[in-house]
Order: sequence, then C-alpha cells, then structure tokens
Amino acid sequence: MLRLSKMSDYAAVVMAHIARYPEQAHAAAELSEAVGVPRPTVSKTLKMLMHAGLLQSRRGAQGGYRLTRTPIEISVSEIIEAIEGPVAMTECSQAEGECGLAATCGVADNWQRVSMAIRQFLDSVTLADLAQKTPIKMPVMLPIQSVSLASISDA
Amino acid sequence: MLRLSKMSDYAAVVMAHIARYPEQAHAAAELSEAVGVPRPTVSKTLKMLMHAGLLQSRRGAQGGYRLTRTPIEISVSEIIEAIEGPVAMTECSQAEGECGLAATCGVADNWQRVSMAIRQFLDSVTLADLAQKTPIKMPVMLPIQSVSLASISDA
DNA sequence: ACATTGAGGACCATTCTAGTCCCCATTAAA
DNA sequence: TTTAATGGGGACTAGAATGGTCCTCAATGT
Repeated sequence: MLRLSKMSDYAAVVMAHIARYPEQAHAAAELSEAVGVPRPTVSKTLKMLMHAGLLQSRRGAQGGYRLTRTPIEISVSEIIEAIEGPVAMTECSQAEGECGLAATCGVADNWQRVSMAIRQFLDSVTLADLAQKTPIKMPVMLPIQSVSLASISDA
Repeated sequence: MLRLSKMSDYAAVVMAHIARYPEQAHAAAELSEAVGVPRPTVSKTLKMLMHAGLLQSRRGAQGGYRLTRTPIEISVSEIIEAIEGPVAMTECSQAEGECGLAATCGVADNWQRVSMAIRQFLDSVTLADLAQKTPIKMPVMLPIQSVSLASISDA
C-alpha cells in the first residue's frame, strides 16, 4: 500500500490541469473532458477540493473553479488530505494515544516518525512541481542510518 | 491516505517483537498474546510474512517463526510489501503504462517520482530501526525545491 | 427570463478488509 | 509409537470503504 485512492489521483490531475491555466475559470464539464473522467465523479472531486479551501467556485454561466492560491503555494499533501483526510500511515500515528496496542506494540514512536518524514516530504512537493512538464527532481533522500544522530535531536 | 492497512501494522509490530529475540522461535500463540491481536489474525499475518520470505517456520512442538535475516537486513518496505503488494502511490506509478489517463493526465511522470522517493525512503528504514526502544532519527528531508537540479539528472 | 453551472446529498454496486474456522501435515517429546 | 504442540492451506463471512451515479435546488451571467 501506501496506496492512494483513485479520487486523490483524479484530484491531483485535475488540480494540475487547472494550475496550467490559473487565470481561467474551469467548469466541471471542461475538466471532465480534459481529464477523461466521468462528469459526476469529477464534480465530486471538485467539491471536496473546494471544501478543503483549495479551490473557489462561481456558479452560473461562465462560472467554474479556480485556485485560491498559486500553484507554488499548494502542496501535494494538501491535495491528498482534501480527499482522504489526514495523511498518516497507521492509526496510531494520527490519533492521540488510544491505539489499543500502544502498550504492547513498542513501535508506535518509530512508526510515527516514519510517517512524519513522509508527511514532511509531501509537504515539500507543490502543485507547481506536479503540473510542470519537465519532470521534477527527486529530493535528496539520505538513508536513515547515515544521518548523524545529532542532526535532529529528540530522544 | 497513504494509509497502511491494519494487517501491515500488525506485521510491523509482530516483526519488531520477533526482532527483539531473534534467537528464539516464536509461536503464533505467543505472538498473539504479546501483541494483543487475536490468534487467527496473527497467524494469517505470519503466513504472509513467511511467503514473502521474511520469516521461516518450523512446525511441531517447540516450533514457531524466526527471521530469515537479521533485523538490519530487513527493510520496512519489505514488510509492507509482504502484506500489501508493491508499494506505490497510484495505479500508474506501479503498472507499466496503460493508465488510461496517461495521455491526458500529464502528471504521471512526476507522480511516479514522488512515489519513488517515498519508496526509497522506506527502503532505508530497517526492522532494527523500528524495533529499537530509543526513537529513531528522522532522515534529512530536503525540500524538493532546494535540490540543485543537477544532483539527480534525468529529464 | 433563460441557459449555464455549481451545491448538496441520497443512493447503489462492487470490492476490499478484517477476522473466523476447519482440517491436515509435521515434529518434538513422553 | 503415541500424543500433544504447532504451522499450512484455504474457504468463508460480515461489514466497511470505494467508486460512481443521479436528482433537485440555488446562483449568476446574458
């Protein structure tokens, strides 16, 4: 896993499409066609993105959706969260305590750290990155073992 | 999302438990109790981990499960994959082409790169990291924008 | 007025998930 | 050699999540 639902996938594609023409208002029908996803489904996605505050809408003729911020100011994690709720790998890494297993598992702490790292990474990728034609570059991902223990002190 | 199924969660906890006493054989019943998860469910998890080659089993009295490798040699991504199959964020980032939307989406490439980065990160976290009591340190996660474009050249 | 376009929410079908159970094979120990 | 412990394999089920559809109402530009 680390699977992303299809809806999130659509969301990313739709957002990227809008990001390429940020000035225009994009109607659901237009986006549906551009992206090749049935209208009602795109609509649903758009509504979710709107509720999350990533899009603003205007009804009526010439209406449609626009970004509320510039593509650089929107992170991939925000898009994902708009659709799926808080990004976390496991139950215990999102809810406070009450994991049930917490006492016995002895992994919670480290699990949460892993989750956090991924989360931070996703924060750093922007919609602009996604939308651009030339492939984005991967961030430097140092193997966890090679990190000097002092670099991020907690423990 | 980036949600991990409960099964994967169990798997991680169980593996960590075994990793703390690598010499002994651990019976399903023992693990079930240690971890607080019903026996049949733990069993199922163990079977999956075995099929993936992360555990070896011995039947009969005094039997049970052991690691096939040392905790340092087992990565978190392997554990996850043992349960959920290939780790990938989206359909198109795992299957070759034929995403259907590929033509229109224009995001596939970048999406795959994001997925790859996470994947690599998960590769770098080991079972030993998970199992240790003192919290593991986070790897350095440079914001994607700050990475010099030359550092990983493709495009 | 009227055509366009989104809002809101009900609804359904299918898949996935978690979890259970049963019976057989293997192995150690009594 | 019998017995008890232990995993192997797989079928099965209930419930939830997912993806997707549809309908009616509200807003807004022409």
